[in-house]
Amino acid sequence: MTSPVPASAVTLAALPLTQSLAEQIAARLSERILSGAYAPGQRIMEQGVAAEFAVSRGPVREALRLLEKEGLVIILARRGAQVTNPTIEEVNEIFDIRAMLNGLRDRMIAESPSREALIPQLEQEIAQLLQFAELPGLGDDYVEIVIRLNRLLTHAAGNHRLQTILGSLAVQTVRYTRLGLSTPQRRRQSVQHWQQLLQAIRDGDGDAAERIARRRVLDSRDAAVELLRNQQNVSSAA
Amino acid sequence: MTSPVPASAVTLAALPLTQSLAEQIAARLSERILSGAYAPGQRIMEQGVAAEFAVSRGPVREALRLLEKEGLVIILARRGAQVTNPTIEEVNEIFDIRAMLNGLRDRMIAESPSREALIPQLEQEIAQLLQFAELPGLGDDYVEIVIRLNRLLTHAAGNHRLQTILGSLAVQTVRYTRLGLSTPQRRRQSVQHWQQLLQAIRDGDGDAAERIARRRVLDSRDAAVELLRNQQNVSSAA
DNA sequence: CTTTGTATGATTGTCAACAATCTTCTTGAC
DNA sequence: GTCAAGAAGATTGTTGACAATCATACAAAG
Repeated sequence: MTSPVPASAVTLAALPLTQSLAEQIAARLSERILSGAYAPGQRIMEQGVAAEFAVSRGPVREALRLLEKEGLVIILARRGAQVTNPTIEEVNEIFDIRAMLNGLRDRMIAESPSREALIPQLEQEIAQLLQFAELPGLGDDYVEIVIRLNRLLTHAAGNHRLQTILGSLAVQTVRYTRLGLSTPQRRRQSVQHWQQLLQAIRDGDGDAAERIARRRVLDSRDAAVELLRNQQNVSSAA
Repeated sequence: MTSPVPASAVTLAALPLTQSLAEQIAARLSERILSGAYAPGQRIMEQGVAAEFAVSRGPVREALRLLEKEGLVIILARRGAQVTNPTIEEVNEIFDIRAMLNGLRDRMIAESPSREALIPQLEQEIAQLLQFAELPGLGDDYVEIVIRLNRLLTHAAGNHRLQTILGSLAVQTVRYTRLGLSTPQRRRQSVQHWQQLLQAIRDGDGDAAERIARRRVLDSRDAAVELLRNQQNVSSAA
């Protein structure tokens, strides 16, 4: 086996023990999966992770269960964990769900009596969106603002279960969201949606907020899926 | 082996020939929670469960994680697991999410080209609904049919992630669904919704299917919450 | 009587070893 | 050369013991 980075790589004991070992390990593995250090489809073996973090397999098992709950890995009976590698169809499915639940979220906000307090923050973030949208490049800065905006809204909606589910789905699709916002043209379209949403919230128009939210997510999905298909065609033709 | 399944396609191929101990224990505990043998809020201690099933604490811990994923227990750091005891607000939140996702599901079915094959089964189940709706009593038989209907539709929608989420939410709310369908009057209303949905599916009218699904779930929610509030008032007045 | 500190038991968190199962490699037949 | 057993190694599943932390009871001080 390749053992280029053995046990000495990471010491968890120095970190604050407010979290259990399992949670700390889950956080570290989560970073690696989201950053692409662990590729989609790659197997994650308990022994290896345990050796690297200098812990036993117990906490690692539990960490992998936590990641499974987040949708970052799948665990197959007696075959261990591997990084989730969704098909285009599954990506489509997840975006469909996100579209509906974002619609619910934004409707709740638009119909909330306490929405006024939120509007200044939204205006500020959306102003930043405008600023970053036109920059050339892949728009990682833009996506960061979008993520912040979504967190702000998901938190403001006040539905705790919705927050959990949307957080999990967002983590699973952040890679594709980034892909779907990788051109200035798409970012311009995205900014428009956010501006429309802001207006709907100002007006207290729940129907409009829901409609715009769904459109926003589904457009993001369509853009991402189109690019995904192109990527696949290129790689399969090579 | 007569069916050579390529390793790359294992995303959902795992058919557990033998359930792990954790899964068996989770199933048993799940029964007890849903039947009320374990009351909401009750603590579940690893040692006790392990002793009862004559296994070690490892599989029990994992079983509790599985139940947490289903929303049947919550696990607090260093304080163990306890049966979920949602507030009325949380019940409301879960029903809101169910309403949206049932809307998505029923829209997908109504817009599916293969919906024709489903219609005879729906007709049969809904005929049974009609039969059971008018019976006096709390309508447990009626709820059984509703659960079967929902499973049928959720499966037919073909969105695997949606199936997982809706299954979990259904488990968490079955108690309240039952409460909301405990009067013949409400069951008559419910049957009407199902008949309208059937017609929308026949017509291939996705908009109508979504609208009806949301109405159905939200009516169920309102009925359940009203009864819940009455129960609380009674018990707090005593 | 309330509050604070401490001891004690209960409970979860972690570990290392063993068992069961799967994967891979070899071997052999056709 | 292809395919099918079978053996060897790798990996997950399970166990019991130990460590760390939490909850409770009780005593002492104000």
